[in-house]
Amino acid sequence: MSTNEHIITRIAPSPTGFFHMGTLRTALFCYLYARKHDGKYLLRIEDTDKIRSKKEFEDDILESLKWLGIEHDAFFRQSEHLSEHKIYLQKLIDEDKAYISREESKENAGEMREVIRFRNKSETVTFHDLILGDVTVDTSDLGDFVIAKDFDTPLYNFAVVVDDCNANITHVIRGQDHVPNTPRQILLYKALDKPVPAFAHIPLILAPDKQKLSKRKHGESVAVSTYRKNGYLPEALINFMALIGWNPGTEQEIFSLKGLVEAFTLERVQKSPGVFNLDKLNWINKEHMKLLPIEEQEKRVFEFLPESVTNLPHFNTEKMRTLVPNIIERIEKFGDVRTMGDGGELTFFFETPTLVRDSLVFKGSTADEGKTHLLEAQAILTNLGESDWTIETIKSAIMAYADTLPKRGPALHPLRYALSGLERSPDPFTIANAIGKTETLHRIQNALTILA
RNA sequence: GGCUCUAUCGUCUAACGGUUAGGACACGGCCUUUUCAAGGCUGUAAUCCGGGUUCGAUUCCCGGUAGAGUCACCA
Repeated sequence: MSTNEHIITRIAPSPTGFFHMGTLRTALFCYLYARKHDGKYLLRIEDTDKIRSKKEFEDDILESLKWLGIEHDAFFRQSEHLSEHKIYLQKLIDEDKAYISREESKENAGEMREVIRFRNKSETVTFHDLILGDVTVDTSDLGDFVIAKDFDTPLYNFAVVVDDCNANITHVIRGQDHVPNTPRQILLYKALDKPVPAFAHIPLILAPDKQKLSKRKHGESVAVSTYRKNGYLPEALINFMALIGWNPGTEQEIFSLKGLVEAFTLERVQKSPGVFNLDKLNWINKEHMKLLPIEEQEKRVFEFLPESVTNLPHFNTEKMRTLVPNIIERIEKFGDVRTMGDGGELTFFFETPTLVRDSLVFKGSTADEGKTHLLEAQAILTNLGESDWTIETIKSAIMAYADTLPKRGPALHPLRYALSGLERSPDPFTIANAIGKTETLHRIQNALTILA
């Protein structure tokens, strides 16, 4: 069926820090392009920097990718290829394309050491980037760049080229911050007598300050784990990141990973960098939350439910479950439910609220009026049978009364406040239904006592 | 500073020479069974500047300007 089975892409993160949003974006684009063309997508951990590479960071990369659902077809560690690097290093030296240079160490001033430098013939390199078009660079100012500290310690530009050759990578898709590395690498491909892969440098994602996303300047907000902890959906994060620097050419904005694979083309990738916009991410996340089956919504809400809610006197799992659709409407990410205890939007469902007299009285109305309406509500609800205790019946019974009034507010506000104890809350019918008949009447009685 | 790249509403973007410059987020207004949320409708808001090319430029070319990336014995 496919004519592009030869396509192989890779993501090559280094385990020297937590999994970065930029890495997520690059991984995503590599994955989308490979899947779209029935090719392969590889994961290679770039751990040649023995000192800075840490196992915990590698674990974070693996876990994050798994959480996101970006699955690779093969996995390598660059350190596993050291013998290959050594062979090619020797080959280059044998052919006089590289040489051992004895010079003062840059790491430890004063110390003399040997490094391996590439013999740069200072030619002009032009490559056709699938996104940027033709890029021409004069490599003379690169000089004889260092490709290895010694035979056992190849440096990035060299190791990447050897590994990409060995893995038969056909398309190098990476961030535009790698554009300056490309001429260097092309020189190495040629020196090694290997085919040069296609390059596609995707636009960078900038922080709201329009600077490249960096841990130092932007802190936790660049770590994928932060979004996971805060209850964002992986599919939402992916959807959002795909839409920075790429568009489907239609007005569709909400995509599943599968949908992105179908819609993705490198032709519609932007050349210019895009700013990370949290508002938009929140909106996309909400759209994905609404798409989730109810059981999934429940599962996630419970996952983030704080003890300040579960420890409440009348807390009960079944009741909580019925509240989920309501909660989904009121949050933009699941982590938001963590702040719904402690007098927040969830507390009054499981605890009789403390009422303040002034708040009970509707503005423009009087205490006596409020009392009259509450008495009426009390009578109406008392007459409602337990089996009739649904949002719909409660609502129609109360509204039938409220509609006989010139304005509904004076009747509805005291009732809502009596039940919630909050200036802002869901409607009284939803609350009454959730807390049950007995508790509803109890709270109305509390309000009447205060007004007496 | 050198090199490379980029330039449409505040932000993400559509337009591949001819549009009242479209959509989304955010913001404002209105509506909807009190408030909040959700939902519906609606409004404000953009082609960086200057030259060309062309009957006609957001679109093509050149020059400015601005922004970004990068300049390791890190990746």
